[in-house]
Amino acid sequence: MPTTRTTRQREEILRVFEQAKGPLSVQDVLERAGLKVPGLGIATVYRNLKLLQDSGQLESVILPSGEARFERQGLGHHHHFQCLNCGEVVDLDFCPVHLPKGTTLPGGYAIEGHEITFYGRCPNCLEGSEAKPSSALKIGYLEERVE
Amino acid sequence: MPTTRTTRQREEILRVFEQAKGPLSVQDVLERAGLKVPGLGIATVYRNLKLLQDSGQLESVILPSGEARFERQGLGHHHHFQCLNCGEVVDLDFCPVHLPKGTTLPGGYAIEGHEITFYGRCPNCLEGSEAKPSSALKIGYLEERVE
DNA sequence: GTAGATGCAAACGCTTTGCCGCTTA
DNA sequence: TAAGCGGCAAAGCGTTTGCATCTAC
Repeated sequence: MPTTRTTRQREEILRVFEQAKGPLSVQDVLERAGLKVPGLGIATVYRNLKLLQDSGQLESVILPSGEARFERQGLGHHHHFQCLNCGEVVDLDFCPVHLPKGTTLPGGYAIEGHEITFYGRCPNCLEGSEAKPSSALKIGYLEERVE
Repeated sequence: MPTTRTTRQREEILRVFEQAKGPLSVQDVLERAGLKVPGLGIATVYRNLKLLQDSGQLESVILPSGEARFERQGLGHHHHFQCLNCGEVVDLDFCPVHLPKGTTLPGGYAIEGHEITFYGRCPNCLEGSEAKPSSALKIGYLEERVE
C-alpha cells in the first residue's frame, strides 16, 4: 500500500479541522486552508477529505439539508445544531435519547443507533436579530419542519 | 398562475405515496409509478415531486446517508428508521425529545426543532439473518456510527 | 383551441478521475 | 530519484431545463 506523505496542503487541511467548532463543508475547508496555501485546488481538498476519512481521522456528517460536511473522528457520541439564520453548524454534547441497548420498537424494529440534528438560532443571530440570512443558505425549507 | 391538470402520471405518483409506509426515493417512485404508466420519464417524476412539494402535498426528507426521499405532508411530528441491512425507511411515531418550547442550550443556542433518524434492523432482516444487504445500499459506513 | 404536461436529450453543478509535472523522503 | 501528491481539465452522475409534441379541459 502507498505510504502517505506530509504535505503543506494536508497539514493545513488537518489544522483547519482542529480549529473548527463543528463540521465543515468542502467549501469551508477550501476557503480556510486556502488562506495558508494559495492555489489550493478543490480536487486536492476532496482527495484529502476522502483520504483522511479512510484513515479514520475524519468522518462525514450529512445534514438534513443534504449538505455534506466533515469533522474529526473520535469526538464521542454527540449531535449537531444548525442555525436557521446563518447556517453555521456546531457540535452539541447534549443527547436526549436514553434507550437501553437492545431496544426494539413496536413493529419489531431493533434500534442500534441514531443521529439527531437540532435547528434554531445561534447566539450571534439571536443577538442581532436584524442579521440577514446568508445568501448561500439553502435551508429555508427547514423553517416549515420545525417542531 | 398556471392551473394544474390531472394527468395519469401525477395521479399515479400520488397514489404511490398514499400506499407507502415511509419516505420514497426518486427511483422508488419511478419504479412503482412506472408499473402503471409505462414510459414514465425520470424528468416527469422530478418535476412532479417538486410541484407536489411546492403545493404542500409532499415534503422532502434527507437521510444521514445523503439520500433524498419524499413523503406525504401532514403526517405530524415523527421520525424515521432505516434498516442497516436492506435500507428500507419507515415512519416512527416515537419521539424521545421532550424539550420545553423556548429551550436554550448552554452557549446560547435556542432550539426550535429537531430531526432524528434511527438505525437498526427491520423485522424482516432480523428474522432471516441470512438476508444479504441490498447491493444498492450505500449506508455501510453507518455501521461505524452506530451509538 | 390553448396552456399545461410529458419525454427526450442537452445542460448543469458538484464530485471524481486521468494526466503529468512537482515534491517529499 | 522514485512514488506519492497537487493542479488542471475532462469525465461522471444525479438533477434540472429547453424544446417539440401531446393532452386535459
